[in-house]
Amino acid sequence: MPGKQAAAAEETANAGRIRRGQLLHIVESAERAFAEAGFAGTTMTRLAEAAGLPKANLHYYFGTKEKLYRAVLENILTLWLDDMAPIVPERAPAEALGAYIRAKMGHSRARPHASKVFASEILHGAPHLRGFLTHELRRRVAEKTRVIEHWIARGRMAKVDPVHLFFAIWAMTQTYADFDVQMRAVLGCAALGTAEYEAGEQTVLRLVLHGCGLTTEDINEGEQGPCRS
Amino acid sequence: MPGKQAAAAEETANAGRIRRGQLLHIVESAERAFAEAGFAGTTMTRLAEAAGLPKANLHYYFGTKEKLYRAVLENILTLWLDDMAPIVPERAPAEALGAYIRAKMGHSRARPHASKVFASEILHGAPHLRGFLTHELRRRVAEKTRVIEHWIARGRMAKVDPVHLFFAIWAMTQTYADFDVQMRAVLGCAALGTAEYEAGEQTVLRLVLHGCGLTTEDINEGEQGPCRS
DNA sequence: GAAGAAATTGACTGTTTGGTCAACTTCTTT
DNA sequence: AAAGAAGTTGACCAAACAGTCAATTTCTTC
Repeated sequence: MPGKQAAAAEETANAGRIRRGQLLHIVESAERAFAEAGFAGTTMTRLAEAAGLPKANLHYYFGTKEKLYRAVLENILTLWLDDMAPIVPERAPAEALGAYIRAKMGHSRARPHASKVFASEILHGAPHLRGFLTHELRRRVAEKTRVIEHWIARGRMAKVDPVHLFFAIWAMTQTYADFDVQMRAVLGCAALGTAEYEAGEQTVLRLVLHGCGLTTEDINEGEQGPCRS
Repeated sequence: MPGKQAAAAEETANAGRIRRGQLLHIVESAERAFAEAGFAGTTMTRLAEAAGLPKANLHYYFGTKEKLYRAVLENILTLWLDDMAPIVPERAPAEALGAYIRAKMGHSRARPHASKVFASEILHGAPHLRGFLTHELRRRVAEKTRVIEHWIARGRMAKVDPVHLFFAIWAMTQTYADFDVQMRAVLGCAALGTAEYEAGEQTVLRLVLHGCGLTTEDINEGEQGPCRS
């Protein structure tokens, strides 16, 4: 039975329960809608339909279409940076880069809409993400660049431009979410399944690891020098 | 002095001169405008401003915004397929793939707007490009896939999934046009210059060639087997 | 240089857009 | 169970939108 404290805790937990639920629901359905048509191509009416709510209700929670869009974007950004966590100097390069690629490919498959919203935003000049790109992302890339330079200095991987290596990994992994329509058309399949994602992951791993003078076998072996420059 | 034939030739060459000039001018300025904001985000008023012409003039030539957009897209598509020309069985894999990558990187630099319009279209479901993707592009990829499988069968390069190899090359090269804002933010430079494009090209070449069991030196050597599986 | 074809353009229109608001219902608190 | 807070919603609005059109100018052809 709930005593005074439990009741108070229940009340505070309960207060804003509807609000939190609706905010999450609207942001999630909006992510899907924005992914399909971009910011300009998505109408408030369409967003309301996607959420199964009247248009005025969305305005009650978010005020404007732009504020709702920003909420969707912010919900996505944390994902991006967190994927880089495996890249630390203590780990073997092949293992760390392999884990990063797997995480990125996993997100492309699990959250394709998030990737598309992000891609559309960057593609059209990133008017809502300037700060994120020039501060958070830039700092994080600089940090991880030092890890890769450390590996190169120790002769643990070939000399590859770390920043352009990141550009290449981002491009190859995110393309499985962003350009899925093109892939489905070329492969002639209705949807990208496990087989396609595994073949893609193998190809990306191969290109990155061999490009860094490592092999796919290195992933599960701790310490190993590069096979060639 | 122009004789009867020369005059006739001049007349037919002259007829529709203005039309041809305006069509080209409008399509070119529209490519830039659509690249900045996508189809839905670009208004006819904005397209008119970009062309330096009244809105009604654009409608005189293209009828609707959608027809103008299709004209822009069609103007871009030929570029895509033509880049694949170097990939023929007679050439050495490193040389052919190297030439292809250089061509794609060159286009990303020379025609970034074209790349962005194409990317935006694919990203949002390719409603205007279904036919191109499932027919022209698919056929071309199938054709070039056979060339790569031929190289693999002859032991001239490592066993890599040819289709996913193309996905990787497209992603890595086009990202230099599509995601330039992100790159500029991370690199902290106002514009991507020759230095950045060369570093990018080197990285892409390295990843692809080493991933295919070839080396960057192979590019200029005709015949050579793979360095490892 | 006259006559017709092609090109240009300001003014206009019906529709769609993001956003507002006041009336109303449902929840929470005491 | 009363009262206020939080949430819901249909009807509405001004602005922006793609597209039209008739009047006018500029080109081409003979």
